[in-house]
Amino acid sequence: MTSSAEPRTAQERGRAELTRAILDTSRRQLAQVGASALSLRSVARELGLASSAVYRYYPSRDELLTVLIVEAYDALGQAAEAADAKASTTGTGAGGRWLAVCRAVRAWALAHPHEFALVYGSPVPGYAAPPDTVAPASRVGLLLARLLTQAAAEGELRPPSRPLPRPRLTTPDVAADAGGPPVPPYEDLIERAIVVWIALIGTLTFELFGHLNNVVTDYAAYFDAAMAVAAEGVGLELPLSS
Amino acid sequence: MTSSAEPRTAQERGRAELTRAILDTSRRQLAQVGASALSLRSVARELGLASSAVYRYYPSRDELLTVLIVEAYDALGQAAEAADAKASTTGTGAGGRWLAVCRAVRAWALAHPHEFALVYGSPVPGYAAPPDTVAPASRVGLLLARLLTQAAAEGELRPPSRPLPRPRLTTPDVAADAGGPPVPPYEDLIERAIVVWIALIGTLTFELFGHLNNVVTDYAAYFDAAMAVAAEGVGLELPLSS
DNA sequence: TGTACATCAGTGAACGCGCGTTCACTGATGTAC
DNA sequence: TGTACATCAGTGAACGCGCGTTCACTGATGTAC
Repeated sequence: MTSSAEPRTAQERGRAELTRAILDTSRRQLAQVGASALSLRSVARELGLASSAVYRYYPSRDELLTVLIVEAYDALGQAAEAADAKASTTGTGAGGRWLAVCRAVRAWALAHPHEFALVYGSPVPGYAAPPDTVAPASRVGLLLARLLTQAAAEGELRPPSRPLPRPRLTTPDVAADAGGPPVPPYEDLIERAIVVWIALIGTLTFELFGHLNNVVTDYAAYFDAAMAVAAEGVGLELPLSS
Repeated sequence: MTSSAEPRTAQERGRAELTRAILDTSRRQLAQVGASALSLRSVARELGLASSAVYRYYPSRDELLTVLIVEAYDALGQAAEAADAKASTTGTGAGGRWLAVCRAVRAWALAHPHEFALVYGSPVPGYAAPPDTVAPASRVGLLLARLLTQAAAEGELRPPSRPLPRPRLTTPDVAADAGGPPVPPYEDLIERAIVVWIALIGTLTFELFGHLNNVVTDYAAYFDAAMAVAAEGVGLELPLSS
């Protein structure tokens, strides 16, 4: 009997429904006021419940936040994976898939700025991320890493002109999840992949948090350019129209 | 009579002192609890004042936050500029200066994580950054940009192998502040400089906010490596010991 | 140098608000015989 | 199929807390003559 079993009784069906409704309302409020202003009471209010009723479904505000974080990571990961799958079928090379993934991540971030901030912004004060969030958090990063190791294996990457001084700065887990340790001349591929991953998230953070105000004129075009520059670091050429 | 004039009376001296004391206490509390949990009342409490007394010095919590933000940007900028000045005297090239600046920014960020989060993390809910914060905010970025245009002029940069498809994605102000529009073959230098700037701040954001947990083993070494990879994008080689 | 007045710093009480969480409770729903 | 009991959902009041901001007030400090 897992929790994903079909609900048998009316009570169980009602419980499943309200569990979701609370989460949906929370997400909607999160999108409006941000994580630190999200309150159980106002969620309950919107649902016409007594505030204490929410505790039948989530044992605390932090647990609710955790579920929201996990779902945000998963939604973002799914958007990225869907874009990759679609790009794969159109026969673009690794560069095309890469660009498609980056753009999908950007689209999701622009559509869900507060959820993006929830996972990639400042940690919520007093909240400690539990282990459940680790796996969903690495979904996008791993997609990028797998894409790269695969591209390396198929000869789609230009080898780096100068290897990094000290490779193997990553944990064994990461290399394993990315598809095994990289082979020469790409020993430092994972380290470089992380730089590109940071460039992707960092560029969106800057855009969303306003650090590019009065700096960049065309956000979408700049994003593509930034991804192209970052991709050079892993020997990948993006198919940008010039 | 500007506000920076020497205080003439005992009252004026006391006012100047308490104005600073409130700010210092606020910064200390910020370092402990983070921006969104910073409260006027607890600052007043720590200083032994009635909470209403603070309003003689700062008209609202938001004004206090603004001053903290400006001071954080300035402290970070000053740390970066000092590191650059010191590196300049030791006769290192542009690569050495660059690395010194990046490391200084990291050191400051690690020493002041909450202040770093205040300026580069999620926007504080309900707070809108006033124009006063714009100039201090660009201090580090401009330092990097100036360093690069200068290096380009002195032939210390390897020209990019492939120019960006659409240069001039930045506002005229930025190019001007960076030392004039860049000359061939570095037309896209400013765009590339911003990517490196984002890589710098983004890498620190990832480290501070825990996104490199279970990913990277040696943060300091990884930081250097990441900066080296990013610097490749602007044709700059960092003097890393291998 | 001394006095009368204006300015200022700081107080303490109050307003009005919202929050997370607990607890004893009531009806309704489900289960075992 | 019917009854007795256990489980569950949801209520409403309460606890205890903290917050930003306002306001009338008191003494002390500074200023003009």
